[in-house]
Amino acid sequence: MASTIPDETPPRRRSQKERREETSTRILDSAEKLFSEHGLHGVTLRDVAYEAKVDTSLVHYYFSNKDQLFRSVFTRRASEANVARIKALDDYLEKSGDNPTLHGIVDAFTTPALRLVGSGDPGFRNFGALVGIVNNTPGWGQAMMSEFFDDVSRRFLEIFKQILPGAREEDVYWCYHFLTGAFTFSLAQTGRIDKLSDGLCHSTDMDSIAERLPMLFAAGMASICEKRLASAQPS
Amino acid sequence: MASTIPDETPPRRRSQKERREETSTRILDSAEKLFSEHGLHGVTLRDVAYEAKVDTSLVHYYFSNKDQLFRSVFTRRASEANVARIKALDDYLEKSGDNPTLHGIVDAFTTPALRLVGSGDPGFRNFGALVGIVNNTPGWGQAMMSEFFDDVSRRFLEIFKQILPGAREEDVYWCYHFLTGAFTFSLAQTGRIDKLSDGLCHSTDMDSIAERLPMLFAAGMASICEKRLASAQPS
DNA sequence: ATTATCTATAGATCTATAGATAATGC
DNA sequence: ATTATCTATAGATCTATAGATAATGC
Repeated sequence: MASTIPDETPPRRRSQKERREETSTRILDSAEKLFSEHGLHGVTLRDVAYEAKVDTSLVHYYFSNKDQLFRSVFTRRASEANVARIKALDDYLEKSGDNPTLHGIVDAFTTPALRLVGSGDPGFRNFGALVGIVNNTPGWGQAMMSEFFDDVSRRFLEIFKQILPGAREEDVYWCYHFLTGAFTFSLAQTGRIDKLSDGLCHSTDMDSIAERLPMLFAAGMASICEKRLASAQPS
Repeated sequence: MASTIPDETPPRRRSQKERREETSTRILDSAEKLFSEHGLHGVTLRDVAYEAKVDTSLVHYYFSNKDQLFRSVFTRRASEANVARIKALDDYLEKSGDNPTLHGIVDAFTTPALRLVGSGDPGFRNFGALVGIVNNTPGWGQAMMSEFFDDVSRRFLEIFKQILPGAREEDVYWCYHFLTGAFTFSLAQTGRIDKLSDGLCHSTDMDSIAERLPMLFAAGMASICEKRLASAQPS
């Protein structure tokens, strides 16, 4: 059939810029997949090169070394996720005016990332798993969490404090601590709940998570912070 | 001084059984520490041998290979923790009689392990971090979580279902999912909350966690399961 | 003339084992 | 006679780089 087409487009080779972009993206995607399955040290550059169908030397050519590669993988998605989260927060604050709720803030905190991870894009799906690993890794993991998420975290923490006036600061921080634990574990999509529920729930089902997580934490955080508040009143 | 003591005890060498016990324990402790810091693949048997001050071949002599070593490390503490958790649950159920509360069950689920990790024993402290890593690792991590914690998990899940009659099963499973996320992240003691709170909170402070986690989840789980209950009533 | 990709390889690990040695056990 | 420990090393990676090659860019 193709041979009957008269003015066949020449098999124009892609420009260098395009090839650079395409190859480095393929390496990043492969690394993202493997890192999310086995962690930083569970993956060799040979694994990445093989998965990306390039030679190991090309991985060095584009990303210098393994640490840089990991950082590049992480940066790509973290930046996009942060933009979405800040936007969700700003939108919600504007929409809610004088009456922002705890539920609304927790929702702005969690839902944008959950939606990205659950969107069907395998890149973001893998990135979610990666966040679960990094957030539970001391040392370099924590350094990376700080570098990429401290700004957003502090922004949300300030809002939580404002919305819970009179609550003890420690209580707000601890609530945030639990929230991030449940949140990043949800992003990790480990499959554990699938097994325990005999297939009733799926850890990749971000809609179910987005629906329940804010509800649970809105009630739970209010309970902790208000109980403290109440016990402080009598004095 | 020592030379003045008349009947000096001879420098009796430890028996083979004692030396075996002592050396293998030192290897386990060293491995536990390093695995908790860098994960399974971030540690080499040479690292372990160096930390334990033995030759690499001794690690093989006692534990065959790296996987077996990791399993041995994990088993030692997991068994003890499980016993403590089941005992806490049984004790609570007996004590509470007809009126077990959500708070009481969540407390039995979390507090025993939190106490062990916070007890000051560096072995359990490291083990906590290890659980954080393993629970956020797919593949072999999940296999290990299943093997060591499925029995306890199912036991608690049944109680949660009983104590929340009429709640939708999915809601109970999702609550459990969030609970384990917050719980294992707390065990991991990553130091993130220390930084975000400028030193006000410490992620190694298991007492503060044990005090708040059950309260938050008791209120949060009730909120989700009862809201569902309420919306199901009209029909 | 520059850039993307490939070839070849150095040098540093890492796991694992075979076999020797020096104690303890009986 | 058995067991804990040490010596030595094989064989398999793994990271990283130097230098060649074959395209594109101008």
